Amino acid sequence: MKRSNAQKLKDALEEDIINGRLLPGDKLDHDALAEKYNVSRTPIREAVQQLVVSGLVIVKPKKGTFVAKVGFDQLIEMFEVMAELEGMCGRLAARRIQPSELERLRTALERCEDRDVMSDPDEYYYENEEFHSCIYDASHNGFLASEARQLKQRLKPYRRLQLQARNRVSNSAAEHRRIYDAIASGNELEAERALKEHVLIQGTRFSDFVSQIRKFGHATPATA
Amino acid sequence: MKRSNAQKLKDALEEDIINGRLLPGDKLDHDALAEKYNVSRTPIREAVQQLVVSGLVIVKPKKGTFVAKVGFDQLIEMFEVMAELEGMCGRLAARRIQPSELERLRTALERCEDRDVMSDPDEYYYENEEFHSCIYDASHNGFLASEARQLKQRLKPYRRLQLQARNRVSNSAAEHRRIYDAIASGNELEAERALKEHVLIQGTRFSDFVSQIRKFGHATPATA
DNA sequence: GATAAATCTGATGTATACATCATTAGCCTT
DNA sequence: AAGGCTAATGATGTATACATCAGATTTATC
Repeated sequence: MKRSNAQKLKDALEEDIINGRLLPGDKLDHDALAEKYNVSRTPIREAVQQLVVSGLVIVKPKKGTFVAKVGFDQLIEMFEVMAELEGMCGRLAARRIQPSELERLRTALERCEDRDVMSDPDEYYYENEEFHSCIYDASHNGFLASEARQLKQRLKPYRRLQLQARNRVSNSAAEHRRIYDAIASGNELEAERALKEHVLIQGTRFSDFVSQIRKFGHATPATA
Repeated sequence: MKRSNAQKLKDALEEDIINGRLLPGDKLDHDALAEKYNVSRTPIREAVQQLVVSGLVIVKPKKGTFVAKVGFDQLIEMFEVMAELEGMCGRLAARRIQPSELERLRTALERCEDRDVMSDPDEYYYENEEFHSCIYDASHNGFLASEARQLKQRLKPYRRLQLQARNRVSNSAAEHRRIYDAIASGNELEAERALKEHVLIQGTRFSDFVSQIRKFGHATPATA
């Protein structure tokens, strides 16, 4: 299919933000972008507006548009909601998952537990996504899945930097195992609880991380 | 503050959709709107794009843009998520509500139970909103509150038509009482449960209603 | 009468020019 | 030097013209 410049632009900027090439607080100058991508302000404008809606950028009227710098408190709030959505996915998945889906989930689980994968944060990050994505789909609530993915997207710029916490990967993998068992055995409440906690721990880790930064004052966010 | 035409347009269209002046499936012709509101296609375009993101309208490429006709299944999915979000608000509210907020909630509750209010669906609809809005705020999670409001907005075109179900108003008011008691007494789980159910019942009523329509084939949706 | 090519039309995306408004920077007055 | 007025700048919103593309329609041909 044919994608407009505005769409490509939006994706490109989104990528840049998520991958840390654009940092929270950075300015998005329309004219500069127009020149960089050789397009007029129109598609830039549209792309930016979409990003505003998605929450990744904000505009300060008459000041310019900037990569959203989500406040610490709001970040916690967002993790709280993310945990609830993931928990819900888990609960529904435990009830509704199909054999083929369970198979896919098990594969994802095993990849997460692979020694080679666990030793490479980027690799693990990817397999982790797959694991959670399986659960979204297995909830058999497409709307929920899309909301969860959207919120996760919005949190990405902040999540990447806490996978490096000490032991986080091996703990995460262990939690996956418990989540898988609960879903496989149809234990709705346990699946919900385990997933909720799994996400909330991320939030906690994250807030630890932020405290560290504030205390020692370096380690630019989102810089791998 | 100064609002752009595009913003006003967006609000106007949103209103029209929510209040049933524009029905699901109706076409939004850019040129027609441009003429009607005496603006160029540019602000129309922007307004429409925002509505697309919010899910109220969809564009069929090269066919035109239309008021979203949410499928029955997706509607159920949306109610499921709405119930979860409301339940979460209730749970958090039961834990975090402040005296002044509880006061406001009690006032809202009493309004909902007022005989005059209960006899007027529009009136009740309004007070019902206030009641739920109190709970959103009392969750002390601004992000959650805004997500809940947004989803509620998206469901509005479909909710209004099920308040007319037999006894729905008095049942709803009774449920409010139980919700209030749970929150007031700090019973998190009961608050969550009661609110979830309260919303899910709406979904059920709604699906009953749709079945009716399908069987007897009239009663245009969103026609008060 | 059916099918395929040509054309028409409407929808969409983009460029560009312009208008407006707020903030900033600079200048003037006191 | 402080206050405040004014011009300059930059951000934003809008109008308009144009380009393109896909679906719909017509026409031509068999």
